[in-house]
Amino acid sequence: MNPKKQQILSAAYELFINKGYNSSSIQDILDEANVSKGTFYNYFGSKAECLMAIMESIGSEIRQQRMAAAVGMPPNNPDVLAEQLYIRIKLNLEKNLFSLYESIFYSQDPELKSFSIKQYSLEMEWISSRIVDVFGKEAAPYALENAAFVHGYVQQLIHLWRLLSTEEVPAAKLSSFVIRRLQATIALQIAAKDTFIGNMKLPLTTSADSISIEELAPMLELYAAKLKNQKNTQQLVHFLSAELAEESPRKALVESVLTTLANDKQIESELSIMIEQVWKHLGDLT
Amino acid sequence: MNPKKQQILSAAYELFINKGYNSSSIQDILDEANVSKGTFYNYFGSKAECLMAIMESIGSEIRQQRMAAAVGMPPNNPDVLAEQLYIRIKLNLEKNLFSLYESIFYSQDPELKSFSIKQYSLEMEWISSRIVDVFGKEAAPYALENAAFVHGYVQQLIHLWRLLSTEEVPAAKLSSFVIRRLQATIALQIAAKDTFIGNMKLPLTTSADSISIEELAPMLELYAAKLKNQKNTQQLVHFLSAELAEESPRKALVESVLTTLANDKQIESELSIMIEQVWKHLGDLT
DNA sequence: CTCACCTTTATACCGTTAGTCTATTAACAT
DNA sequence: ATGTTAATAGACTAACGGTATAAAGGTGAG
Repeated sequence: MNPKKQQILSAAYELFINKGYNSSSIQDILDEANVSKGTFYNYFGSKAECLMAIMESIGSEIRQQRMAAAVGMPPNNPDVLAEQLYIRIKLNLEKNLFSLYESIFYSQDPELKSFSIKQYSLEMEWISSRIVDVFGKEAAPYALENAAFVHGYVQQLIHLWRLLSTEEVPAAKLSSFVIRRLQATIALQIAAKDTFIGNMKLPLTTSADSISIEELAPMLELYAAKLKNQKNTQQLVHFLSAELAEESPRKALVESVLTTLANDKQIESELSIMIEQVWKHLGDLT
Repeated sequence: MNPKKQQILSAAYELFINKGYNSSSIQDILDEANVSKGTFYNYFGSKAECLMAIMESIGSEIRQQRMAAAVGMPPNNPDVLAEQLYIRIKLNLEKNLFSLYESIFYSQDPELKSFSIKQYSLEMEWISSRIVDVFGKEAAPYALENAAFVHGYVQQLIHLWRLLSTEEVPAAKLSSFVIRRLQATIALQIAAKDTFIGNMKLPLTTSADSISIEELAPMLELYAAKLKNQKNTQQLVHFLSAELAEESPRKALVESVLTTLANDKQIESELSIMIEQVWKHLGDLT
């Protein structure tokens, strides 16, 4: 990544999480980054675009850490889900992201709005699929609304905690509490067959989930070709692409490479999404 | 209320719920209300103050309707709670309030921030006390976190529904669903003695709850004196104040007056809070 | 070295914003 | 009728996001 761009991003990041998005002016960013207005608009079409770039990078950080937490663990282990939930809570708290999320959530800017809808849908989708992993197929009709349950409960409890106490939010305790409540309530809900959302699906479900291994290989290859300054990552992605293109990719090798990639903090959003996709297909390999 | 002020308020209200708070400029309000800038700043110190006045009036509308729904019903009836929850959902949906709430929730303006914290705390406190009404004393240690559960779940399900469907959110179905889930989960939680918040209390609990009947009577009298253009309301409030100042206020009469007041849509925030306080003490009378 | 090309800088500018200030008008008591 | 006070209109300011442009700086090819 271009150093000037990086400079702008980290200055903006610092300002956004400290002063909030709306209260940080572009001039503030320029002063903080020691960069002129022309440079800023050379890299970002607008202030909103700059915010989205920051959100993307945080999203990929969360994806990476969540994959790293799941490596080598059975997918139906609720403690892994709690750990993965904890990762988002921890990052949100550390980086003060709540104000950022809300700035864009109810923004009038249509670009920001659709961006936030996409981010939100991805998270709901992710929690849903993990709920099915943990609680089995019979939980599927209730997965989406329980994803909303988890997400909303976490959010509210953090907010409540901050009103009640000056101490730091106990993220680990919070995450395991909510997962315990989820376990309790979802069992009852399945038994009672009580549902609000019913069998409706999020719009992106069908499209995003249907990326096959056959499609992933060339996408990865294309991405690898663009990597210039990260030789190590390039080698790994290139190998992964080639291996997935084979008749029967070797599971152990793919998993090993994925593990390494999942622990790489430099990885950008686009790649981390593809890695996650490969990860989901790991069970199909031998 | 001054007609110009009312004119500004309803214009601002219309704009805020249609275009959102941040996207509605003061100039828009002035044009819509056919009023000049000087007039606006004569009545409101800032745009934020105008928003808060609107939120106050909505808050009192909700309080009024909730009281009206509870009149003559046993407080431990979960259907009443569902109905009261439905009232907020319905009003929020009708008046498109979500964007308003969120504009102020994560606002940088310290005045707006503390205002929203107060509003939020009041709602949590209210749900908590209703949970104790319905589920009994043994639910008390879990009431606050389950208020967060209810609030967060409703919010998320509305958001999710809107992503999934173009149809209107089925508010009544949503409210009864969430109350059913609450019933299921809170029983298990009490049995498991599993808590996150513990016995922490909201800061305002002690102060707001401790207003006694002895204190309420003169407060009401003071308010009645200020009422000029609403003779009927003035008579009722005046009588209420006098009755509460008696040795043993007559329950049936107090309840009757409260019922009438609860169904009056003109009542302002300050009074509706006091009426709610009296309502809470109704059980102590004979 | 020169030239062409791209990035970066600095700054002037635009329309719009929230909020201030002042001159004028309207209301009303004396 | 007159003096005082509150309500009103609208010009004005500073800051905002974003655009435009001209000058300065750096780099690689010929």
